[in-house]
Amino acid sequence: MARSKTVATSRPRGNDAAPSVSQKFLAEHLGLSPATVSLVINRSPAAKSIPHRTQERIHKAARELNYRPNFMARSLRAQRSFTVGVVVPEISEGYAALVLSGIEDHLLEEGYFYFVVSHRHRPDLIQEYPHLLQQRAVEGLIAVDTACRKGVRIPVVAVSGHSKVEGVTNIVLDHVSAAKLAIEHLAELGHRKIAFIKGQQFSSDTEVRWEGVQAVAKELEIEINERLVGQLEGESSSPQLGYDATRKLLTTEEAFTALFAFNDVSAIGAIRALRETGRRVPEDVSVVGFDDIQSAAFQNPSLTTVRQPLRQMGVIAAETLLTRINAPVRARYPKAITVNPELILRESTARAKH
Amino acid sequence: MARSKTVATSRPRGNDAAPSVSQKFLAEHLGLSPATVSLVINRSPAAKSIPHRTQERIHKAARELNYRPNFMARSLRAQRSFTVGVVVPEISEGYAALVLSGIEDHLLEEGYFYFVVSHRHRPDLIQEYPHLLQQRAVEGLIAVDTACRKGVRIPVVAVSGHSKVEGVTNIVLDHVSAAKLAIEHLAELGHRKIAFIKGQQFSSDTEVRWEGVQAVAKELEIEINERLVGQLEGESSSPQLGYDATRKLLTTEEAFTALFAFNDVSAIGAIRALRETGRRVPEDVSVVGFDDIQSAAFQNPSLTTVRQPLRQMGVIAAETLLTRINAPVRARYPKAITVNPELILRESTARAKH
DNA sequence: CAAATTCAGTAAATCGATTTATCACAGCCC
DNA sequence: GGGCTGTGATAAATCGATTTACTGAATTTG
Repeated sequence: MARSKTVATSRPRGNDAAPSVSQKFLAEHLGLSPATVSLVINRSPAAKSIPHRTQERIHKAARELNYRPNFMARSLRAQRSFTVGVVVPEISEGYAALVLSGIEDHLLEEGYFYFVVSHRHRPDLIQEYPHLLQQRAVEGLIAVDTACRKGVRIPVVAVSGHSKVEGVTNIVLDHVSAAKLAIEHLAELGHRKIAFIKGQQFSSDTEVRWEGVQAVAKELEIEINERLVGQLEGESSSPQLGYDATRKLLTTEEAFTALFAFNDVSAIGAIRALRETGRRVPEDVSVVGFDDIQSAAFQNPSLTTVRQPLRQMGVIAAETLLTRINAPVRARYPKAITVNPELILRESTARAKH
Repeated sequence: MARSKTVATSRPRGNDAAPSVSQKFLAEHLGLSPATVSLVINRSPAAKSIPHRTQERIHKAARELNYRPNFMARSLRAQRSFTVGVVVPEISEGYAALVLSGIEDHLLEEGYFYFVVSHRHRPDLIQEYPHLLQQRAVEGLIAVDTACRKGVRIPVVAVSGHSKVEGVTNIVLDHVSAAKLAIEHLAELGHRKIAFIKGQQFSSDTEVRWEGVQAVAKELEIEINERLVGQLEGESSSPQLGYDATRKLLTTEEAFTALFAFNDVSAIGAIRALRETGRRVPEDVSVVGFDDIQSAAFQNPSLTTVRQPLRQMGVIAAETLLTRINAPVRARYPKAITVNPELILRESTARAKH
């Protein structure tokens, strides 16, 4: 991709290197000591002996000189950074973006900022980033769909985390309910031969979700045919993976009338593979996705899917993390918080042909 | 937005088990002064007078005691935060997610971290966030699809920014080329009656892109019928907006055989609206999108679209910003950097029926 | 042998804010 | 006049690292 630079006509930032006012400068300007200024600015209880007149004077000057406390200095002294780290596999369109937006909402409201890092499933980065973040003095960590090693000394909340590690709170979906919603729906439509696409090995939900599916299938007396079970392979989050997995399923020539995909993104790829091989969705094959990402409603056909409350999971993760950060030293904390799925009925499922 | 709680003086810090080793502690442990330790750890040239044996000793102890320099202290002293701020409209969007991932790639490689904030088009937040970020000591700002007010004292790079503000480098697509790619393609397929959907007022690309369309239409002698020009309305980034805009276009009863949407997300909504009203895509109406987000290739029909190199724009933005941050204060800097679009042919366009 | 140089480090100031302990002074009481 | 109280502050230590100017001893040089 070519890129051209238009001529740099401009002079440097015309702004005089505005030496930002420090507390000391402000104090001198007022003929007071930094201590007094600090006490007043921070509305410290110790400032009760400072008369109202002086306090006003200080606030006025602070406003006029546009005094902004130096964040580093304050943090250094207080040993607080008001910053957390968020570890995601990648900043993709679907899953992570929604969770992030929930996280952001709550954190910013509470005056926290956050660093995002994406490891793209590279084990070295998964290992390294938590340490880098701790060096950056984050007060807590949110791991999204990422199995964190132990040995982190700060509070950790894992969204869709399942490993029971000391110090980690897991935010998890009720995967048995989820499987039940999807499979009961398909069963009610008369489907018996159901194909499944499992998630990638590294995805932290893969195993639990699959166990849910197995349990529910047994309960509903639906046979799981090994030859109708595919798996996503590869590290991207493109629909291509679902496409590939479905093409592979189709080579077995084993018939099926419904497909339960690991997520919406792979369901989208699956639908394309089905159509390319002459199968209509939902007339010939019903497809159920998972997550309910934004574009699920606008696929053609629109996607029937199990909604995870991703945004809400982000909010809960942020809330939980901040609570833990601000809790007393050895306070108890929840090991896991469960949220519930919801079945969203759209066009990609229909009654089974017999 | 709630501001942070004016420096909580008491600090809870959930987990105090490991008192991290400071440089001073390390120095005492070694029977040396902090100065020596600092010089050696930082491989300062001034450490050349320290014999190799001692240097080894220091490094060994640092490793064994797991010494991690305190980031705040170091930043305070050096007046460097190695942090930049990224302002986006929202995270849960194809566009921003791709740009972000490019930004991240480059920044982390260079040892920088970044804060993300999303303003969701709220004017107060657009105004406030740059200041909050500056208080957090970020060394530069990247504004994605966001018009930044002036008065920022640090380097700013705007992705898809068009306002010429002192201190801002704009990363822009060549919108005339983009319009040409799309419209020439449609013209070659025999389309004369083309409908357009413009972006929202607040989107910084809307105006420039529309000017490109007008220029190219004139050049190719294609008439732009006012009644066939729609506009996205609303602040979300859901396909719903494109759906609504298209339904509105269809009420005019003015015939058209092709539609050029403002972006892929709205094109997806548009296709649904067209299909719901009995028009087949691409047989009856060809649709061209813009951006080439990940799911564009997996729509049904897959989307012909003008690709913006979004990821690359993110990388360029990060590169440019870091160059500017590390340049001498009054150095020149580019006012604009242009990148080129590419037409991606897929299934949503076809020869016009006559 | 005195002066200069090298060696091996160190003391102390600094970055900017926070916080505890302290202080000077005025007025009041006995 | 001494003691006490209250007012209105402030000095100084601290957070943890960086950096400049310096020092005492050993060694080399003139």
